Amino acid sequence: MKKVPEQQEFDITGIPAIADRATAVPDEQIPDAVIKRLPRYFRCLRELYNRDIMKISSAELSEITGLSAPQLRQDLKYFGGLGQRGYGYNVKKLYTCISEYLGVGKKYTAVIIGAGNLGKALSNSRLLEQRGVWIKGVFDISDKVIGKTVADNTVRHVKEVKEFCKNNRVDIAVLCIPANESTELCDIISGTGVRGVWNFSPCELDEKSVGVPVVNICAADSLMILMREMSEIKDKRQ
Amino acid sequence: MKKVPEQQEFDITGIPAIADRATAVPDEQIPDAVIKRLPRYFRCLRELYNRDIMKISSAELSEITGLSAPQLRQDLKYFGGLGQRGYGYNVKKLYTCISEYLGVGKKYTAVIIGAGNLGKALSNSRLLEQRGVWIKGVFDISDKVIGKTVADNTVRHVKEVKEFCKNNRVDIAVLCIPANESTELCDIISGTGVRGVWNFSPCELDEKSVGVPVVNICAADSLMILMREMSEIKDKRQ
DNA sequence: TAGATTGTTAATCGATTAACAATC
DNA sequence: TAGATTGTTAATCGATTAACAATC
Repeated sequence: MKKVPEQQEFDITGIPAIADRATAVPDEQIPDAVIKRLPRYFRCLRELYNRDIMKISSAELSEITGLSAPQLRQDLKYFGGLGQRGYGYNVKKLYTCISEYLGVGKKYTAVIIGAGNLGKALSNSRLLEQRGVWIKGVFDISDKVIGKTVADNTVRHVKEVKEFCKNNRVDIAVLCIPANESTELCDIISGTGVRGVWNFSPCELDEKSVGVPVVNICAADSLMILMREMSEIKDKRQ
Repeated sequence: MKKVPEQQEFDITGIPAIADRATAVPDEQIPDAVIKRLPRYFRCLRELYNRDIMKISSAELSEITGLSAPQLRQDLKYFGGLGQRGYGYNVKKLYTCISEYLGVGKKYTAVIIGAGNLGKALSNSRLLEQRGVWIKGVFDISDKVIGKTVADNTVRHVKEVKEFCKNNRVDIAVLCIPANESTELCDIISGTGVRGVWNFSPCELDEKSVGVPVVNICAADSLMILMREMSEIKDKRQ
């Protein structure tokens, strides 16, 4: 069984401690389009913060992010008062504000459901850990993987997942299973205390039907969009 | 060395042969927002087609896709004439039309750059193959994996990737490398005939700077958006 | 014919861009 | 003070929704 990591060891997000944080939290409802851009700001600002850059103008940040300067100013005004006319934005304050708003730095627990290529890759990668998410269990339906070890977790049978989520305060279910099993899995985990679904399967799940927030991420769809864009361009080779 | 698969073996997309296809190809420029929804339509229509369902109304398709019926009709009109008033849409025609527009069924070649967790998972999964993409090579920079076999491909040193792309008519570069190496890799592969970049690294690449179409897909960003949505909801457990 | 359902037009809504006054 | 740069307002653009006439 995996040991509970020390709090310190777990904190590799590099976000300044609470005491250093700007207190500004947006009161106004932030539009969806803006929220989708926040992780991008987050990454760029973290980079700047790590390089000890203290201030940045909207023009400079525009250069880095690839977004227009006016758009950027419109977006950042939701975290009001972090810019200063004639000067620019305070990198640290902006970074911590956006981090806080996104919920980075909070601690979450998760189960990976489906120990195929993707489930294994996610379990082994540090991606979740880097965002404060601790993988508490890995589940699958196939005897071929049940009992095997994936990133310090013994793969359990998916029929145990309901009880496991109930007993282990699991926050997030990561779905790495075929599309046709995803809705059933959502039914199974509902009412267990799971508060979010990260769905990698090629099917649309939505908060309305699942009951908790869902984010869908579908590699196959993204590949098709690339193929579409490529077909606009002619192959120059003979 | 991997053998060239037979044409037949390669065709597992299940798309009707050209002869059966609707000829309608949109002449009008399709808006971006619509294109982003096309893979979703594609998946739903394929499901219907495979279940031998011949026609569907916008109301029914709305039910399945989770999109509104008026929106759906607006979207589908770009593939004009596939609906019939009082009847609905011809599933097969619509499916083949959208498939064709997306470029599904075409044959592509790709290299996977970065043989970490994700690169390996993509190499081993059938995802690319199912979309007509044949992985011709896998590359990495680490001696730990170079020479090892990943899904029938011997991992090569990334310094060979430029020549490899030139000599093997590679269409797509799949980037599974750290963010800071991605732009450099794009420089390396430019001018080799690569016509598209599928970027899994947490950095924004765009067609303007890379020179060919790019689609970014960032799991870390998607996770942060889930975390954001979760923090709107209160934890009901005590 | 009557019912069903698309295609299309108009209305609404939201997001982006432009411009400039406020102010550091 | 003068230059720089934000914050804000207005204008534009695009996407979604509503409504209904056209027509199968």
